[in-house]
Amino acid sequence: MTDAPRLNRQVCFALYSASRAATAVYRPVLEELGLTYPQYLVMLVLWEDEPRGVKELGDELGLDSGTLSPLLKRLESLGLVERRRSGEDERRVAIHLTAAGRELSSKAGALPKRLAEAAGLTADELDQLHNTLARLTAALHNAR
Amino acid sequence: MTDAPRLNRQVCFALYSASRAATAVYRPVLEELGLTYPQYLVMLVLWEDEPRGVKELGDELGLDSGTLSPLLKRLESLGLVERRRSGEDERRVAIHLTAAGRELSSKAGALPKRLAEAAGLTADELDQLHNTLARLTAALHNAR
DNA sequence: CGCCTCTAAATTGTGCACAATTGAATTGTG
DNA sequence: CACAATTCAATTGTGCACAATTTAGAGGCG
Repeated sequence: MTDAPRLNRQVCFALYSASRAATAVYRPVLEELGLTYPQYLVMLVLWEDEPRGVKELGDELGLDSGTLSPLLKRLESLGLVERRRSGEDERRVAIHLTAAGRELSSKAGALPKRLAEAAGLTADELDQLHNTLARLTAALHNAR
Repeated sequence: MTDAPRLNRQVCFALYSASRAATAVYRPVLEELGLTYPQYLVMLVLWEDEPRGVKELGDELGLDSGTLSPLLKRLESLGLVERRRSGEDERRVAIHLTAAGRELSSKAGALPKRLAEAAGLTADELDQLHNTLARLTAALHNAR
């Protein structure tokens, strides 16, 4: 097969596999909360600070309105957020947490610990991995 | 927000972001070949050895028939593979490369190099990242 | 003011991921 | 051999990603 690139050498595939494996570990726990992983990410951002506009959320997560608009409607129909048209700027839609949305944060606290346990890596290794991934992501974004 | 988990601490989010950033670097190059990233992965497996059953492909990539069946039909309609019902076992569908599918491998050779350049990491760091990710993925699969 | 440009969010359309189910072929077991 | 259990692939349905377009509002400028 001459010099065809090999699957098991590709860092890109390693990232793709690891990412899916990690969200698969989260999935059953998130299912109890009634959330998908991307919905959980949006809630994480809102738990840090709210209200936020759709664009702000998109900047934090690297997602666009094509992904977020329907996702936010689902969160709203779950009763976790409210979407309010901004008074000052009628283009903006501010995403507010409801009481239920705020409460969910305590139930979600156990998640990162869960992943760390399943990861089979030392705390140092996890830290280094996180650091490398952050640098990698930044470099890849610059390279576009 | 008390002790709510913070987005920028989460290894899972770092994996999710890095994975999307990496496939985004591949995307414009793959577009020239007429492939999506998952389609490229399937071709990588077939370039190593063919024909392969749907289940074999799924084992290599961690995907099920719900993802692969329609994907393989698209590859077939692109003229890159052929799906043939196996004679010995009528349940199996063997995926064969066409001449065009085999030829595409040479055009795809530049891809991994492209990512390595965009990554902004040393060869050592890339190697270590790959190693860590492989161990992580394996551990996460065992933890399920 | 009128017009142009820019921006925010939503919509449309394609293609994964993944759970759950279905249908057909094969295998194991009594 | 009969038949239950298993296996393989396809299908159905939901929910992301992401490109491209649309709609509406804000802001700048002559």
